[in-house]
Amino acid sequence: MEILESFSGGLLMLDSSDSGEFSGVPVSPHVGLASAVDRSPDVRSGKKPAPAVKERRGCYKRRRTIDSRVKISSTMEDGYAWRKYGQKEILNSKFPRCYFRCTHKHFHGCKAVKQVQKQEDESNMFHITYFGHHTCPTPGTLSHQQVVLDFEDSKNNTLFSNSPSTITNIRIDPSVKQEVDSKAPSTDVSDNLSSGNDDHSSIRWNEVLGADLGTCHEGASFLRFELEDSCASTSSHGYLTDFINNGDLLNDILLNGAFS
DNA sequence: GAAATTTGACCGTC
DNA sequence: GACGGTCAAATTTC
Repeated sequence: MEILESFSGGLLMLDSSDSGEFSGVPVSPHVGLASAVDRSPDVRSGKKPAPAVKERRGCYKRRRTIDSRVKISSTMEDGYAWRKYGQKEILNSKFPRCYFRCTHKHFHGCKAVKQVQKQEDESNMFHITYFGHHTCPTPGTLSHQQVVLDFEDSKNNTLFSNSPSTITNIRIDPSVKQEVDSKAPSTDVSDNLSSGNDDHSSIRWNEVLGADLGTCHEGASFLRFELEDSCASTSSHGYLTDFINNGDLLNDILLNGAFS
């Protein structure tokens, strides 16, 4: 029974430490884990006791390249809020490697992590490796517009496909929607657009400033766009996901600079 | 004063 | 023991 209790206690502690928390209190008081109690913070005073031996701090396991996604980009920006937690000189590399984790790690338990290293060549490109997935609610800051497009034909994953698909649904977070012009002229695309509150109003973006392609956490592709409101002289950006099947729409954005 | 960054130390893997 | 990844105190920025 003691052995079983010891095992279950240990598993419980491993489980809690995996989620970033460690109570330091063994399940059973008689399983001989007094050292764990000794190292736990003094709850009453709020101060850590001076460790007799150097305190173990966390997990330092090397990351596996499996389950990682690599992206080469001219910018470190990707729409998410990252917090730098380390920088390291890497052997045989001119530039240091920077370590980032999601800013919302503590709020939403988001485990997304990325490593950024400048390319050795003169291209000024960054080699970005992503680990884990974002579990925080929204990419980027909450004030930015988020647009998600769903397409009927989502089977064919050919970029710039000649076979147009139809936008069947567009969801825009009403709280961050920047501009919806219900009087804007309708087009083939906008005919099939509807806003988040189902008023079927079309969306007009005055000017698309720029766009770049990437991959979101579930393997689907996304288009990052920047918008400028010529009336208000403000700009914002957002994402179009699952657009990859819709070559006509993408061409519209990239070639004409705008769409309704 | 809170949040973000820097940087030396610590720790696990090879 | 070297190396890469992480921690956390000190420092900087807003």
